[in-house]
Amino acid sequence: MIIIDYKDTRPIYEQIVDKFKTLILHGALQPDEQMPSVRNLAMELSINPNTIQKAYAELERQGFIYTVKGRGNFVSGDGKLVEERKCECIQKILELAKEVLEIGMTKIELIREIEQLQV
Amino acid sequence: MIIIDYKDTRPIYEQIVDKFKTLILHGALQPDEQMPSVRNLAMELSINPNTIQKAYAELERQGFIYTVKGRGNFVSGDGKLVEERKCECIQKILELAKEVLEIGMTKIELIREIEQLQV
DNA sequence: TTAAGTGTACCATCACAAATAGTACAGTTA
DNA sequence: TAACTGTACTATTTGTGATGGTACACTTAA
Repeated sequence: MIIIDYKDTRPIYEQIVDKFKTLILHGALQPDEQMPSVRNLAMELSINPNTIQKAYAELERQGFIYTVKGRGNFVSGDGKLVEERKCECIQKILELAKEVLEIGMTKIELIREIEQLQV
Repeated sequence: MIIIDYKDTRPIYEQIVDKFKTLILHGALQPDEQMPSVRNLAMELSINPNTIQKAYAELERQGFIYTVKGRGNFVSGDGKLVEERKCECIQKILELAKEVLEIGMTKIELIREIEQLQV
């Protein structure tokens, strides 16, 4: 389910955060579904429980999961998440679009690229 | 010309690399124009020459500048640079676009955002 | 030829963050 | 009670960014 890429220069905990964010946003993990326990996931990935703990703390801070002491971590049911993620993405897209237009691409060309995108 | 942002979490040498890439791609630095010397720029920015050296080495690796021993570093005259950078940007844009479409945005909405972009 | 300016190549050191290792404690559930 | 959860803490290792300093080779201009 989660795969760590050791060639990736980003920290492991950050990769884990991103992976879960994607799974949650895509609905692969349903609201109130239980997350793997810190110890289990650490065993499965052969990394230290503290690294998972750090990833889960970050996911909770960002509102993707909530914690019940003694029971586990669960996926947040908050529908705002998708909307917020959309905003993030669009902002990044517009930044990159701005750059690419500044160095000579036309809006027409850029839009054509997006139109051809298969989803 | 170059400003270091100490609030930025990225390494200093990386900020310098990016700044010069932008200047070169936008034509603010012309092909074969001489770059500031390692020692001069280090003095100007009040940082260590080795940090500038690292930034210049990276710029050379990416083909943005070339080095003449004993004379200095110069902006590469290779016209492919802009084209390559465009490809990089578009690839990132398409990745983000894919994600945002997967979580419920429509192509129409996305394209409208780009159309409204002021450049 | 010499002096001053270039880039390059080291090495040692410090600072910081990521990650590991281990322990202990508190809450929940069967 | 036993076995599972999360949490908190400390110590340690590792890697990278950055600094400080030295030395060397090349180019240019006086």
